[in-house]
Parts: sequence; structure tokens; C-alpha cells
Amino acid sequence: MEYFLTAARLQHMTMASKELNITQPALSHSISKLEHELGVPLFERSGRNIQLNRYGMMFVKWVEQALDNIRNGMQEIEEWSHPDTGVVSISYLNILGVDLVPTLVRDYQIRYPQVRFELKQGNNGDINNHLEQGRSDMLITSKETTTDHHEWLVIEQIPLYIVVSSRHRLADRPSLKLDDLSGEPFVELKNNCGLRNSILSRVQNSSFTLDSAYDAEDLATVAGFIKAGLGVSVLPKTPGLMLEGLVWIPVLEEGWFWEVGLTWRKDRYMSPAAKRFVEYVGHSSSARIAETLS
Amino acid sequence: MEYFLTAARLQHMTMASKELNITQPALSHSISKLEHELGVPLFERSGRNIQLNRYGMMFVKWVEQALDNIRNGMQEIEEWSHPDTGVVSISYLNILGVDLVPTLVRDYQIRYPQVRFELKQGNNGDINNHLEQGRSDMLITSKETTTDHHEWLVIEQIPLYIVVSSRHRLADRPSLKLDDLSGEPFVELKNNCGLRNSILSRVQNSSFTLDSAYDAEDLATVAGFIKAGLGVSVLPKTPGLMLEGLVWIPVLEEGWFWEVGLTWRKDRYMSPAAKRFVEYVGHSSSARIAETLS
DNA sequence: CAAATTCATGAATAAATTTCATACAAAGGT
DNA sequence: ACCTTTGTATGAAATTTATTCATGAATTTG
Repeated sequence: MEYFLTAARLQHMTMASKELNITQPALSHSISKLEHELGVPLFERSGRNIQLNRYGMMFVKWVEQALDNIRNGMQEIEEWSHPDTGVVSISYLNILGVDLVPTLVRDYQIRYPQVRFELKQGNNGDINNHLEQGRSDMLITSKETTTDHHEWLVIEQIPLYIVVSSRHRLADRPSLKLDDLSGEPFVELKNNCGLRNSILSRVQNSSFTLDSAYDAEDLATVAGFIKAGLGVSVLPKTPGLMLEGLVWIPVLEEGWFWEVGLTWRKDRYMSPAAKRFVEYVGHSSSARIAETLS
Repeated sequence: MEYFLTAARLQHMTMASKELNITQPALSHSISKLEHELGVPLFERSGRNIQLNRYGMMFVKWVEQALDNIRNGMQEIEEWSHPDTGVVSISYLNILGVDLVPTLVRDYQIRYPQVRFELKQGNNGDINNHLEQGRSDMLITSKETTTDHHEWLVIEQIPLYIVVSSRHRLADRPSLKLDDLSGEPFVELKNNCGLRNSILSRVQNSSFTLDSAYDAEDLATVAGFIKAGLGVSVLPKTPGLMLEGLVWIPVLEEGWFWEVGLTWRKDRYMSPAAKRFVEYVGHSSSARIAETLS
């Protein structure tokens, strides 16, 4: 195709072959092969020069279009796979859309304003499907769901608090141990939201037996239930959950925080734009952790 | 490209390879080669099945368009080179547009109604250029211009008459010899119109010396000059020249006719439609000649 | 848990493209 | 008119590319 267009443009085999960096017989052969495939000649050979004929002129315009299409396709891929102009496709847990993800995206776009983000949210099951089906490059979720096929990079450790209604009998305590909640109706999460497993595993290590009163769909609903005085729970202290009428009481035991981070599949191709985003998150989160320690 | 589209459509290497009549590794290799050329993967490999990824979906739509274009190009060529639907491209001498060519074309299109004609006219120089440059498949002209690179097929032998004005002193003669025109002002053709050379060569064989009075651009002008009483000439008796006020006097000598026919270059490709037209003209003209003889 | 299915990989083979050498034809210069 | 130059075509050899075969790894199925 490329050969044909060049020969057609220059109407000169030898010059065209030079432009294409091939020998003249190579071009002659391939043009002749094309002509045989089409069943018609594309050039008039009169003496020692060639000239596009009727069929050649017709065919040129189609071939030009075809090659333009291929070039467009390559350019689109190039654009989308370039770190500056490419796309970072992320799925994240619903609750993280309130504060963490928008902050992260905004900060990143100050550095790389041309990068496009493709953001999807959902519960743990949803977003894991996104990742498996390749509809997202990476997830922002809690660590619990990762396997050894996945890479994990922590973004933030959000402290967990015991949350009660302001009218609750424990509402004025400065701090609590988990055991103090024994007998209290506990508002749990329905679907395995990462956080749920995170809390359940901690509970199993303690002597305290959990009295599950309600299963809510998501964290915001849990907060709502507590506010309505229907029970108590353990929640990460994050915007979107800090409703009026809730009291956040620190947990006395060590290590009560919810680890949120980036996860992606080791075996999957990741676009340069996505790679750079991962790198950025790595730097910024380690900077943030260093800051927290000092 | 074809391989990629099939694999993309079926999302299944083995099935695609069967449809393409190649082995599965052949397809795997070529897809992998394409991916390396583009620098990005086009499929997600999860376990034992493949799925188009973001880049693959983008690329598919461009490749589909490109292949459509090539197919359109091939179809257009197919159409134009098919004897039924193709094009017959003819250049002819101006004067033959009055009767011969329209009749020929009309008769042919009764048999092959889908055939398209591309008709150009001009003087001898013009139409010879058309043929040399490949802008026409064939010419309808007089035999004189053909060389051994050309094929020749006679269509009609148009009788030549001595033409004088009705007010001319020879106007009432039933027939004339060429010598009878001695001393008469002769109206000649300017550019070598085939007929001109035809007449001049005959004149050279006779004792008669031609007294060239005017050089006209074309046959119709010759007729006009004669009608105006400016001279006499020899003309083929054909519609378009038979003006009122002209007298057509048969020539006594034998062999005074103008041979008009089809000519084309031996070394040039001729479309099936054009070939069939040539064949038709061959049959119909031999039929006509047989008819004339009987 | 074995059998079957599917894709990837690497070496061997088959097919294609390209080059080399050369022939043929047409322009151009003397 | 003859030689030189320029340009294309052709066929065989060399090279590159594509395909197959054999096989391995991974995942799904019965």
C-alpha cells in the first residue's frame, strides 16, 4: 500500500524506490503483484516512464483513506498510551469518593494537567470485577482484598473510632476499649466492604462477642443508623461520615486504623500514564507518612 | 489486519484461527507482532481466554474502516472492469459525432444496457493524445493515423463525393473525374484530420494539380466555404455535412471512399467492457459489409 | 484430581519479499 | 546514425517474514 501510494505520487519507479529505501526491482515486483491481485493494471507503461491509469486513480483514493485510518488508529493509541496525555482508569470504594480520591486526583492534575482520569465507583465486589475485566487499571480500596496476583501500595491509614449517638450512654467517655461495647447492638456492613472484614478480624482476636443488630449497605448508612440511635459501630474518621449527632471516641487498643491504598494486577499491562500515577502515589504517601511520624 | 479483526470479533484465538484457516500459533504470533509494533497490548489475557482491552477497542474501529476502504476500492475496480457494468472510453473525430458514433453507441447499449460510455471528441491531434496518454481506450478515426503499434478495425467506408455549390458551373454534372477540378479553388483541411491526408495521397497519384484556396478547421467548415461559393472540395457523404445549397457529385475513379474505423494500442491493457465493444464492432461491421456486397 | 481446553513460546519449515544481475526499450547527446 | 544514459521488467539467489509443529503452562470442566 505504502509502496503503491509513493509510486503513484511520483509516477516514477526509481525515484519512489529511493524514497522508500528499497531497490527498484523490489518496487516493480510488488506493484506487479498488486496488479495481479486486483486483476487490472494500475499504471500505463509507455516507454521508460509510468503513469497512473484509470484504475490506479480510482484505487489511490481508497488506499489513501485506508492508510489514513490506520495512521489515525496508531496516533490515538499513541496519545492514550503517552504518560502526559493518557488515561488513568481507577475504580474506588464509594466512601472514598468523598475526600481521598478527589484530593488525590486534584493534586495529581496540578502536576500533569493533560492527564485524563476515568473514575468508577462501587462496592468491593463491583470494583474487583472492574479490575478483573480490565475495565480499570487499578483500585483504591482496603488491603484485605488483595492476593498475591496483586500489587499493593498504601495511601493512607485512617484511624478507626468507636461511633455512638450523642444521646448514647457512652457518649461522654474520652476513650473506650472494644470490650466496652459488649451487649451493645452493632451496626455491621452487608457486603464485604473491606472494612467489614478488617473489623471482624480484629474482633475475633478479642474476647468481646459482637451482637450484630443491623446490616447496612454502605458506610454512610451505618453512620445514619448510629445517628438514629439504632446501635453503635466502628468507623474510619473521614469526611462524609462525620454527621452531626455522632460522637467519635478513640479506641484504646493499638493498631486500630483502616489501611486504604492502591492495588493492581501484577500480570496486566499498565499504561504509562497509570504507571506514573502509581509512582506519584508512592512518593506522596511516603512523604505523608514521614510527616505524620515527625 | 484481517487476523486482528477476526480475533477481536470472536475474542477467541483458536476459533478465529479456524475461521482464518491458519493454525492457532500463527494467529498468536501475528497478534503479538502487531502488539509489539503498536507498543501496547490489544487483548487482556486472563487465564485461557482473551478479551479486547481499551486499546484493542480503539484500534478495531480504525482497522474496520481501513479494510472497508480497501474493499470498496477493490469493488469499484471490479465494477469498472466487468464487461457488463464497465466503461468503454472512446475518442472520435468531431464529424463522426453527428451520425456514426451515436448510432454505434445506441445499438450497443440495446444489447448491454449497463455499459457506460466515456466519449471524448476532438481533431486528429487531440484524440491521438488521448490514446497515447491512456485517457481513452480506443479511437474512432480514419485509418491513416495508425502505426504498427496499433490495431485497426474498419467500421464503415464512407463514399467520397466532389462537392460544389449549387450555383457552380459544374453543379449539373452527373459525375466528375478529379481532373475536372483543375484550376478550381480547393478548400482544404487545416490540421491533419485523417481525411486530409487520405485525399492528398490520392491527388498525388493523379495528374491533377491542386489549387489550395482555403484551409478550414474542420469538415463542417469546408462544407460552409463551399456553400458560400468560395471553392470546391472532396467530402464524405455523411449527415452533418449535407447542407442545403451543396451538390454532391460522384467521382468516376474507383476507390474513392473514406475508411473510418476503430483503432487501439496493441500493448495497452484493455478493459473487458472495451474488448467486448471491439468484438461487437467487428461483427456488426462485417455484417454490414456483407450486406453491402449482396 | 485427572482430562480437556486454551494460549504462548521456540525451533523448524514454508512462503514471501528483496536484492542482484541483466535484458530490453526509449531518450539524449554527439 | 550511433553510442551513452536513463528507466523499467524479469528471473534466480538471498534474505526476511510468516506459518507450522511440538510442547509447556495455566485454567476450566467433569
